[in-house]
Amino acid sequence: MAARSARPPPARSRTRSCRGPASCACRTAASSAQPPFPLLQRRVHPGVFSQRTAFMSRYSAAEIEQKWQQAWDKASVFTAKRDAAKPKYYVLEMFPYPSGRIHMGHVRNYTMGDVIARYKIATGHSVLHPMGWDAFGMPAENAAMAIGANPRDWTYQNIAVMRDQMKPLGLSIDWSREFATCDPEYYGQQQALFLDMLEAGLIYRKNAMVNWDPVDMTVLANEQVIDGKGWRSDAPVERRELTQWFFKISDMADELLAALDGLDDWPAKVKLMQANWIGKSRGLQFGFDLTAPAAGHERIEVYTTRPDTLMGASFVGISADHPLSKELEADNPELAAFNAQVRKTGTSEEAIEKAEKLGFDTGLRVRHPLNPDWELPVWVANFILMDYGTGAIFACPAHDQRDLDFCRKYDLPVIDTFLALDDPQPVTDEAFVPPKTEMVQWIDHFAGLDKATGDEAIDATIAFAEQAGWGKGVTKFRLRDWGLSRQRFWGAPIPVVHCDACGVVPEKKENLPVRLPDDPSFAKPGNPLDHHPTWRDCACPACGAQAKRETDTMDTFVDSSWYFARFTAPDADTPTRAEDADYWMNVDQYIGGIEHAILHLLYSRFFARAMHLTGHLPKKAIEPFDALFTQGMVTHEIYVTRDERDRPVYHLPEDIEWTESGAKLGATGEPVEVIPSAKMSKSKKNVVDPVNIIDAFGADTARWFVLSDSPPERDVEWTAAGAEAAHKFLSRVWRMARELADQRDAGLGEIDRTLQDLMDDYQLGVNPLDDELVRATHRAVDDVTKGIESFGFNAAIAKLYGFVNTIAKSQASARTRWTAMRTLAQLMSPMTPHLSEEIWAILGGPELVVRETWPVADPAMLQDDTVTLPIQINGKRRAEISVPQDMPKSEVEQQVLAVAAVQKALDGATPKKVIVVPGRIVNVVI
RNA sequence: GCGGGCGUGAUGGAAUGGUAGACAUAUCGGACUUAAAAUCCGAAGGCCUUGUGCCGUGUGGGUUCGAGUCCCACCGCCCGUACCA
Repeated sequence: MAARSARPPPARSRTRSCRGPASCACRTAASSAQPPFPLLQRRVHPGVFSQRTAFMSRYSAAEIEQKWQQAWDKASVFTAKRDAAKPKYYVLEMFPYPSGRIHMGHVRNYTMGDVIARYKIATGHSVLHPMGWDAFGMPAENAAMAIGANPRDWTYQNIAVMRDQMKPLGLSIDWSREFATCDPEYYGQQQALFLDMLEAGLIYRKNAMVNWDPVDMTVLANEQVIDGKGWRSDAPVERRELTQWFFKISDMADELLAALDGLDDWPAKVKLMQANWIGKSRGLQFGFDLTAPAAGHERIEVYTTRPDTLMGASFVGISADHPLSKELEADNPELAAFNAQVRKTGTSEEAIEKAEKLGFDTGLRVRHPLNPDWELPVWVANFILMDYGTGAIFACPAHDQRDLDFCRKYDLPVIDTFLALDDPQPVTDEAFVPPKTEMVQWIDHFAGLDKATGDEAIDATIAFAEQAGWGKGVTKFRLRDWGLSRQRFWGAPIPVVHCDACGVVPEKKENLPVRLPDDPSFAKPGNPLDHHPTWRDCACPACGAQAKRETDTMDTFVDSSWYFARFTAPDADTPTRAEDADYWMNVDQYIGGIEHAILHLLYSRFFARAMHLTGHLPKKAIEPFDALFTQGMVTHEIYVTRDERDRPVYHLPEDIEWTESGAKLGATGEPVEVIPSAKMSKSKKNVVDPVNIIDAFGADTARWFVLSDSPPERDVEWTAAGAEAAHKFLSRVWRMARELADQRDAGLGEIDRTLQDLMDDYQLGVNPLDDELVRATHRAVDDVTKGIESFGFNAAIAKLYGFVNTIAKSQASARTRWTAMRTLAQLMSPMTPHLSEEIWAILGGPELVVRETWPVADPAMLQDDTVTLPIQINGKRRAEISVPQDMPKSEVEQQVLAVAAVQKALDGATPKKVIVVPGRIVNVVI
């Protein structure tokens, strides 16, 4: 779901660059005489972090991480089990597309989920944290065409590589539940869902437009249409009509809209985007009578959301694909040519809306419904979609910018219907489009309005039209039915059969899965299922006669619309198993990219409802994701040089060298232009391979870094310096633990009580130096807990930096420092689980830290006795005052007024107002 | 085009409407060292008239005792736009 490149993984470079000072050893001695430190032996250039750092710190991530991953495996700590005694928690990250290699975006996404999962384990939950592969899709077919790979082999090889790359991250995933959507066991159950939904009336067939490449004779995806041309053939695409399968998602439009209100833990922006996408509108449907019948049509039905502007109608516009337009083409070669031109725009809304607005006057005339003497022209226009409303509109140029531009271009009349109250100017070049809540002055309104808002006018107009009998108030949705047919090979076959006698017949469930053939040929363009010699041939499930299989496969959005449900029982021989779905659903926390805000999430919401209707999910699961978090991307700056024709040539970060005069190409010394950060992409080569980072620094460093610098919902910029800093910090923590343990070995003695006991029984006032650290420990527990629970990972990490500095400087007793350090190990364990286990073990912690109960802060330890209040005079900070935490407002006010700076500012006068915000601030208004 | 979001020091960023710049990076200074690295300690938004001074959160307005935060407009960038995943 996340990645998209179809290219095979690039060969990894073995050279790395150094961004450190020019004196760094890696610059002067490429082949050092010193034997490299074992950790760095593999491929890492020493400049990434100094050999000596590693030597002196002795923090060996490679050793530590492997050791603890084996310990977790042995103890099966991440195997999800139904446990009636514990509350369950289902955390899910959007599963990846197996593009070939993991990237930093994956690391960030899965690390966030892992922090939540590990925290929930520590707080006593039975956690389900699964992983799978969104494995169908076009890249595998593109690879098949480009390099002759078999899509299935290509995909499973990629999965194997990516799984191997992911495991060293130490994620708390229950790998026993792993599946790929291209597994016949998975798509077979998806075919069963299809049959149930077909029977329930949730699926039907109708005609719809596709992008057709007339040279390659194949259907193109929108992204394969570049500037209106096919990406391989370069031929102008045509819109072509095909019979396709559809989910009736529009039947649920109102319900999907209303239910957004209940999604309290979803980002407001996502709910708003979905609401706008569903696009509920109330409007008027009515007809314009043609002055004379044409091509069997007597009137044109239009739908408008602004019926109140009917007196401003300038023309009636119809889509090029409107039945009337199509029928007129036969006798009107000019119109046919115009329509053919319109159909050369791709099917994407973006392409249609951005295209220059074009029109064609059909010569037909219609009568205005309010005045039979008023005739309006009928135009065909390229911006009117047959899919929305009735495929016909009336244009009101005075109050719609697009209509105005069109009318100015074709010299059509512009008639004002209302004017602004404060500036009643007629429209010239800019349409007057006030919010529908704004009061405006109406001009000669047929329903008798004078001053009214747009909303009031719309209501009045619909009532007027209904009473007069020429129109009807209608609620429409922008949301269209979900077309699931794809004319492609690498997808789940749609399990129906076409029989000459019986028509379209569903396959029998016992014949599922309808498997893809193992031997597709991509020699010819188009769908290999169409020209496979035998695959299509089958017996009709109804009459047994010779019949043909459907060759369309399912949209890959179908695969990703129910995988979360399948994870609850991946081995079930039905799509779901009731007791597992009941226990594990819903997903408590879903994490993924904002790019899925609309389609994937809306389709999943629809699917959950459809699965409930067909008996595959409980009622409570119709909103499958209780909480949603959308994380930002991982970016990196871009390095570019120019070729002899001034075209950009991109370079990998590891090929860049830094000198005082700027960035240079390591191999040639050619100066490199540095472009600000953008999303990591292979085409721009601004990618850092997580595998290299893990090899150099360890998984904990990579995890710590992607969580630390930026708030998780925002983009994070990967920098070599940041990664080094993260590693330095983890080394420091490791060293501190080691030193503390050495003190114990020197005679401090074992600490056998649990951490919580130590924290609970501490009495303040025993030793001021201990007090300070004990308070800091409780504050760290509180800060980090709140940080994790609110997805403030970067803030939690900042607090941990502060806590480590406090421990390092503390003069408290060894025993209190010991407690602080063990608490630190726990608090860091969701982010850096391997290092935390190691520290826990060094400091004599029992069992595994992953099995420890999360520490709880004592509220009493979080209170400070006195607080420093800043004093503002007229909103500007002028002084401060230190007062007891619980001092009453009135007393604070008295003390503030006595402060010299305040006295001076007042100069004998009485303040107008004194605002005391307890524990926060005081503002004196003069 | 339309819908949604984001914009804070040199850099990543912090800040329930309440001391803008926490924490980190880079930089500079000090300790340690024959030296360097590492490590440890410290400085640091800008400006000037060095004052419990002025300015400062993309730009311009507004609400408020008080705005990075809320509202409006504009600029720039990012995501989506129904067959990329």
